[in-house]
Amino acid sequence: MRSPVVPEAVSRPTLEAVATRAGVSRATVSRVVNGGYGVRESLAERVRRAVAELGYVPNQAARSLVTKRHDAVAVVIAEPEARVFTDPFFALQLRGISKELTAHDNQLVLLLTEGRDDHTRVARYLAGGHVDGALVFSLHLDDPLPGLIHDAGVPTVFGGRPGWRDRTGTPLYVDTDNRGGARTAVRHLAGLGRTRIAHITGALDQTSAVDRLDGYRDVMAETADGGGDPSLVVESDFTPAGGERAMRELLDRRPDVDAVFAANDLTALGALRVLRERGLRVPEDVAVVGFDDMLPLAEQSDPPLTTVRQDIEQMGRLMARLLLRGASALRDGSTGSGREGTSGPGGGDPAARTPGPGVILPTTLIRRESA
Amino acid sequence: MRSPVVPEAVSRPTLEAVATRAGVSRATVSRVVNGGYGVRESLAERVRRAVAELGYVPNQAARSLVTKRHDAVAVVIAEPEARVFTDPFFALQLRGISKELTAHDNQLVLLLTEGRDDHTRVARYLAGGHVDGALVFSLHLDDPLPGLIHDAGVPTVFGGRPGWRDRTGTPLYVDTDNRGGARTAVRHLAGLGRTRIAHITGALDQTSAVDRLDGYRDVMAETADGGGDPSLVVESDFTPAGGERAMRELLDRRPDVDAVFAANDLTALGALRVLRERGLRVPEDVAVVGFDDMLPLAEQSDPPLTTVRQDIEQMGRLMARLLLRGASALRDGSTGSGREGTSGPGGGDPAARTPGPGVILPTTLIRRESA
DNA sequence: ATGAAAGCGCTAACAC
DNA sequence: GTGTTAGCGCTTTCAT
Repeated sequence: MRSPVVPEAVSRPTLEAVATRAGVSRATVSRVVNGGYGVRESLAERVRRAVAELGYVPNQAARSLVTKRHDAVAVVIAEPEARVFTDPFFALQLRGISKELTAHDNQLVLLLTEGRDDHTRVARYLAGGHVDGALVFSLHLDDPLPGLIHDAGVPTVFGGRPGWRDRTGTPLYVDTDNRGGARTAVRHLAGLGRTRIAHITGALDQTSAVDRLDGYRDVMAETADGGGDPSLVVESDFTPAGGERAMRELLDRRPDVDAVFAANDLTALGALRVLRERGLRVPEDVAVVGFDDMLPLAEQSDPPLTTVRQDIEQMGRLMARLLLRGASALRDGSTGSGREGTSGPGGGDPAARTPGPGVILPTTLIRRESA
Repeated sequence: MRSPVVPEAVSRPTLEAVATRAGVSRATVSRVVNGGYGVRESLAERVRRAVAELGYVPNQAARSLVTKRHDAVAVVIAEPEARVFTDPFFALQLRGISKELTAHDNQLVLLLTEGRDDHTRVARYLAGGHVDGALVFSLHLDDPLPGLIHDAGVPTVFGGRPGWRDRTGTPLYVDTDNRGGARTAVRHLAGLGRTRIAHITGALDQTSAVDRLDGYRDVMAETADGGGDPSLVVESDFTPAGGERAMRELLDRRPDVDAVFAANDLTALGALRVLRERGLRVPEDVAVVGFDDMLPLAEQSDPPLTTVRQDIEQMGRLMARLLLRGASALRDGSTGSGREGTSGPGGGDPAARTPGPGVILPTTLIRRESA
């Protein structure tokens, strides 16, 4: 049986061919193709027609060879666990990144890693100068990859606040306002008159989980109660099963709990299930708030989940924007603009805060029926 | 618009530099770097040391310029709807693809599209010869993109059976045995003694939904009943909400239904919810079978879902393998090996069937409690 | 405003 | 075996 894909090594037209056809030099064609400044309009028009007729597309390899640019960005997702693939988080970020890169004519090179071997592979690839920059998701505090990449000298923006301590120079990153969002959630619960508000944490080797826990503590500390009762905090791992386990433990330990702030929606779902199973009503007996606003799950849970929404796609967009922007800033010779720290780099996102090298996106409380 | 680009990294060492350092010619270094055949071992060793000392990494652009190869594959995901981002389907495929490509030292260029503009963009990119091949997911029958890509003359493998009719030459593709899986599901239900087995379809503009419906009909036709009662088939769309709607309609129309084969797990979940709401017991009153084995959802539904498992990651792997295989066959100048049609292209997947240009992966029925 | 010419870093003939 | 050399297709001074 013949191979269904026909090779057709049709040699594609070159600049030279276009030049000949238009009766000009290669240099002129090149100018037109790259913006066309400084070329008489009549000529430019001739060239454009030749390009169209020949179906000319620039050879990116040849171009890169001389410009040392690639118009390509690597997206590195380091996640040994399969969690990445279990929630739409990562897909939404990719979507945002993709849109932004596309808008700037950049390609997205996806690097998925799991395990040590991949680390060196990725580090080498990035150090190899095949892309103009990297967007890196560092999910775990102990992951060595982000550090390796940072050291590789490639312009990089991180997704989520990286958790290093011992390194000099915090890298650029974009993150959700996890701490602020957590505060909002807990304040909402307090505003409902709840006094024994528990927290089921996420995996504490991730900054997002730590930050949400901190936000919870912030509010509990303010509380009249004198807050921060450790028996109200149960460590978990962002999964539904973990949420169930934690909720059971919590109920056993503190049967008087009247509200739960879960580190994410998946966890909240697990908690909801246990609450129902124990015959407790939500929100009457126990109010529940999640985090993420993961659709359609959050909407269709029973009862529909009150939760803290984060705009994940926007996070991706901003990461890409920041990388592209930073790159040009560097090229302009600026030593690191003083403006970047004060105005949002989004250029259209007044709501985003930028403390130091990080861009923090705001959250919104979505009220449904669970609290 | 070109992005305002990147800083010049420290100029990295070239072949020339390595050659000088090792006291040999560029050609020799090139030979060593590309496998080292036909080079005296003592020399090769000198070269390797020089490479290591200088931290030399080949310039891919320069290499591509002459070899016309890129060691890169595009993955095109065309999905106007957000469904892609709501289930882990794509993430898993990507994982499989990524693993396979990595094993063959290929890069993954991700092309996400939504809408017309992106079509031309993607088609141009692929036609531009920037990658060695493309892996394309064509979800909807009426999507023009797969056709455009097919016409672009780039070696391509499709994910899921493409639904074209009017074109000559079916393209290579990898798919799950949707029809066979559906038959298994329905036979299982029949084996349970159910006689009024309904089917909630997926979005019928996707081949997977059509194939599952066909599988359902296959079995119903065999059935003593004289099967194929149209009132037992409700059209839906693969979503939980759609599943709810369909289940309500079904119950209204056929209160006597005693089993449901849902086109996927999400749909089954919606159906389960309605069944519970109407006070019907699962599986006692109505047995339910899903499709996908989407974890952890399928495991943690109430009751845990009996479903048809498909190995999505493996699908991705095979797509990549098939493409790379074809690509190397092309490079080898072979006119297309006669073996490809009869032995699985997986080279290690005896279970995969290959009818014509398609590779069909087997499914497994996972028995839990809903049927 | 336009063209001529010099490479970018690499591979692949071809010569030795 | 190893070196020499001629480009791959493009951008970019530098003349004109």
